[in-house]
Amino acid sequence: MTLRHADRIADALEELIFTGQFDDGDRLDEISLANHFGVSRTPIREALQRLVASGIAEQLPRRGVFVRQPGPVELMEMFETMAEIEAVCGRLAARRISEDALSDLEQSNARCRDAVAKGDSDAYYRENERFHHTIYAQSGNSYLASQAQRLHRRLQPFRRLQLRLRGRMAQSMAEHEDIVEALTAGNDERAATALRDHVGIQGEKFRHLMTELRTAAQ
Amino acid sequence: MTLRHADRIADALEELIFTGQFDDGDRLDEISLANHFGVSRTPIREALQRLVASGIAEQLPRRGVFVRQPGPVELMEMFETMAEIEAVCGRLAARRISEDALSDLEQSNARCRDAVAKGDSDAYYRENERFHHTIYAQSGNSYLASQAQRLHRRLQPFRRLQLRLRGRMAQSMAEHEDIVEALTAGNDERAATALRDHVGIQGEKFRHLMTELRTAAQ
DNA sequence: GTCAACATTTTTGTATACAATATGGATGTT
DNA sequence: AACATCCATATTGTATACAAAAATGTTGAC
Repeated sequence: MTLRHADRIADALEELIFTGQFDDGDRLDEISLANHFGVSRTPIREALQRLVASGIAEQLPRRGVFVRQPGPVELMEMFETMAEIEAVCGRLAARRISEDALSDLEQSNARCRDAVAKGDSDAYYRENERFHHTIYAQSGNSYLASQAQRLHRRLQPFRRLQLRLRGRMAQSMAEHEDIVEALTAGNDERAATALRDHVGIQGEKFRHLMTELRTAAQ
Repeated sequence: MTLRHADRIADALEELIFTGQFDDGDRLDEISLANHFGVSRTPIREALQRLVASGIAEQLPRRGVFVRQPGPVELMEMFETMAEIEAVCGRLAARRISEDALSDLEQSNARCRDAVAKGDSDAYYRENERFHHTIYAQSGNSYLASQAQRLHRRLQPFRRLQLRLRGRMAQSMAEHEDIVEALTAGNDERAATALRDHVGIQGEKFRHLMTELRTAAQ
């Protein structure tokens, strides 16, 4: 039970930024934040450093720290990168995955299917996380897995959004089954392609949502 | 001209750790470092935070910050990840690379050839950096490129080591030419494979060096 | 001699004080 | 009125002071 204020505050700020409480370019004022969290500037500054290190905010020397929400272009780049990294995980996992992990994946998929039937997008989301996390781990490369996890987490809020699109859950479901088939067969190229496409489609759907939002705003 | 002590110190510490001035598990004592750099603990702490964020050091709450040199296993994982990420960059670059960048690559290779002839490993190293950096950039995905650059930088000291192996520069040279050919032909799978193997061999050579060192030590 | 409980000392984490720099506005000039 | 200059203010960056927790050393019992 670590009672470090800096860590707690960093998590809280990250959450606030991810949930859109701050816009791109907003300055993260140390004094207001210190008052808000009831601490001094010191732990606030440490928390801000962490945000800067993880790319969520930007620091201009002697000017302050500003939130840096990714724009459409960077988001698409991040989705593309995620697709390629997942493909890599899949390629490696196809050759290294354990029997236990394979049945874990099948179990996750079964639970996903239930969630689709019930229209329970939260449950679907939870099992989906588990599914992907298992594949990362089964790449047999814990460094790669940690990087994948990191980007996955960064894209989490956006990934989640596109799941709300009509029919997307069922489609995603089918893609998952393709992936498991390829992994079971030990077909590395097919696993890579299936995962790349799966995440690539997520990016496409997300882009669609964004352009829709933009035209709606006009 | 940023005069932030914290930034300068973080860079200095990173350099010290990369050049092996600290062993794995060494505690980075705030007070000694403060005396060493002639500043107070505050900028030291900020610098340490940055090291922790980039994975060079580890923080145990209320215990301190400890340097974390990657062991053999993690190093091989990082090389494998680098190989796969470079492969991805190559695959994307094969479809997106500009004529200008292609001639840049050829020029880098020509300079590399000169360096090999002269046995100038520093010059070779410099042009090699340029070569890979160009490919990252030509992936057309600046997020991916920045991640590739980041890992490349992390592996830099180890990459450099294996270049000293007999005949390695000439071999690496030939691999570079394969890569340029594939990119010129726009053959994405071949470019990916060539880059994956190129970096994969670096990992192999490095592993060889390590086991040699270990047996020599016994 | 070993081990446990307590006191002392270090060290981390946080608060506050101070220094240095950037920002915004008032003032004066053209 | 537009613009430059200078000053007051606000904010960041650093130093120091204090609080809390861990590491260490000492003492005493068995």
